[in-house]
Amino acid sequence: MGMGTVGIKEVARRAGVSPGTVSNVLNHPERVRAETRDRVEQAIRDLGFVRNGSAATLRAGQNRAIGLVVLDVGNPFFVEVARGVEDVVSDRDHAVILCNSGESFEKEARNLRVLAEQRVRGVLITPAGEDLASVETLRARDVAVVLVDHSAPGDLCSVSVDDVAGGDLAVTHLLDRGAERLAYVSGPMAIRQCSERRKGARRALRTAGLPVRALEEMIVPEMNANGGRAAAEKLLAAGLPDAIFCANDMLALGVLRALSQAGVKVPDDVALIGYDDIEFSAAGTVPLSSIRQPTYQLGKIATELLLDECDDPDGHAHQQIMFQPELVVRESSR
Amino acid sequence: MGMGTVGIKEVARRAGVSPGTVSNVLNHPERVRAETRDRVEQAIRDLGFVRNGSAATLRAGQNRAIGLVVLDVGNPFFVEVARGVEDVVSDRDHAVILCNSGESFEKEARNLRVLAEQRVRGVLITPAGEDLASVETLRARDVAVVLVDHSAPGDLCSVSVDDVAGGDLAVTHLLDRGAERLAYVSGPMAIRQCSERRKGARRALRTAGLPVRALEEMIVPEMNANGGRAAAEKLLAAGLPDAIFCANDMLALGVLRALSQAGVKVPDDVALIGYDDIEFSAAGTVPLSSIRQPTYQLGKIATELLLDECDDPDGHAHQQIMFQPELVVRESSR
DNA sequence: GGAGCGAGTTGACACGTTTTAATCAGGTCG
DNA sequence: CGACCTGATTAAAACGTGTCAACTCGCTCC
Repeated sequence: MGMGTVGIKEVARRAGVSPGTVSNVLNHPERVRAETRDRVEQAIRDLGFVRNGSAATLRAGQNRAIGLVVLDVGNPFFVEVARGVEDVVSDRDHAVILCNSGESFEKEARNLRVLAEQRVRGVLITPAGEDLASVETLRARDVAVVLVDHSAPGDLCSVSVDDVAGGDLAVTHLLDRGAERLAYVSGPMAIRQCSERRKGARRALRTAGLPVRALEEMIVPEMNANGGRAAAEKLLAAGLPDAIFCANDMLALGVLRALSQAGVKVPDDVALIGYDDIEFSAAGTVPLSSIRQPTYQLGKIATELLLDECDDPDGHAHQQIMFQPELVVRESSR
Repeated sequence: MGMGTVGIKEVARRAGVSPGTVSNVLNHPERVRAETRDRVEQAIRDLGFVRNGSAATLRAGQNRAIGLVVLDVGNPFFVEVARGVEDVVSDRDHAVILCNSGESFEKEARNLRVLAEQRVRGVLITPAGEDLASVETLRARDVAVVLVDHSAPGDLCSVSVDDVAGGDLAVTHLLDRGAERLAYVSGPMAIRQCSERRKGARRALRTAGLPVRALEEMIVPEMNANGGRAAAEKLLAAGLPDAIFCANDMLALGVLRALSQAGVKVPDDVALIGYDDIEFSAAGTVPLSSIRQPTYQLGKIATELLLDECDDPDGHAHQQIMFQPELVVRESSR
């Protein structure tokens, strides 16, 4: 079929123009006369030419793409964020490279290196922990970075949701409902979301005049349904609390499932509330109470911030945007 | 900080060697003397050098990456496939570029063009329809292609699950359970999975001696929870059947939710079965019966096939692998 | 009619890497 | 002592595109 690869210069020869003109047709169509343009476009179709993106990127010094590094692609929360990102990015004629860090520093660092090698214009990242060293490394190489769902120090853009408020909201709700012994099921405290939500939970306890130890902690390595199940089994063994607050809905769904299997009634025996309000929460065995976040907006705004910074690196003022979360009460804590 | 971008030649100067040696350190470490290697690696660290992937790709003619084009990143089925892909690919020191076609031909074509521009070594794709023209275009440019969850003609690799058998399994089960009037909630018939599963469903009817019209069809444009909800509302308006078979679990979850809200009891008033057996199915308001597929395997095997073809394009024999699905009965059809 | 102009086009170079053949040092063998 | 080999290093030539200064051509204006 196509003998070898067909490049810009073969197109040029066929259309009877110079390679420079073909390049102009691709990148600055307005600069070339309509008739010439048609001839070139015809040649492109005839030869089935596809621009070599690497060459373009090499020449330009940067890729028309941004990276998105999330903690877990299996979590609908991040899928929704990604939708927001994707929509903005494709409007602006860029591409997204989606990477999964699986909450691991090592994978995060590897992903960032790949993105740096690809010379992406910028990176959206939900860091796996508090240590932003690898992010700083990236910025030192002139890659714009916006933190997603993670607030940032002043010299960086970030878009987040007030996790302290969310934790407070959840636990206050559980306390209002009459709970006295609580449990917090969470991923590692190195993950900002986890520690912030705990902070909010503790604040709620203080406000209610309760000691911090009224909140038992159950930490699992991975914030997914398996983690939730494991936590629930430990809680079952150790004696159930009145109410359980989970650091995200995936955990909560796992907890819910394990409890159901053990014959524990939610919310009669134990009240349960999650975090993120993912689509599946409402459809659970017992519809799940949760803390809703403006997920799609998170991705959308973050991307706009990032692309603005890319387009005008100097005139750009870093901003930290913080949304407020919202309590959604359903069957699991009624 | 880093003045301009630091390239291989600045590293070379600093280490007191030639650029070629630096390249060798990166790509063929065994060719360079240990002492020299250390010096170069030190220089790399000192300068914070990151290899420019575009230049490498340009020179090599292809990217150490493969593309994965799925119908819906929001669907846990594809997320699981992606995990299988990712695991194999990273073992072989490649990268995955994940693309979402959203079941749209246009987005599919755009994604394939981007992948072609990036000069990926190969592409794994679940086509949005029967028309494989864009896939053929890609192959004409020497990009290896493996079809995922979609059986292929002989000149192409594919890894799929027997959807006819799956449809048969589901409907036979519903019939065994005593259903007489059935509905099939599905995405567009242009999507192979949808039409194949219908074929299986009809076969089951024939086997049972029932006419094809015993299976009412309800087709929605998108195979997600919203589509399911819409279908359920139409069914409610038109008069409910005894049993509903959904072309995937996302649809089934939407149907289930809409029915619950309308006060319809599952499985007492209507039996329900989905397809894919995604993780959330078991946790539904009513745990969902489903057809299980070896999802992770699908991604894993497909990737192995693809990379084998890339590594040895000539000695490669195309194969079509087909797995058998499995019936999982839960509350929704008990 | 020549200077000046603007639109359209061209040719050559640069981007950063990998590869290939050539070079070099050091050692072995005849 | 020179021919020959081995292993380590180098210089130079690609890879395919985008940019930019230079150039052409047809016009207008004085």
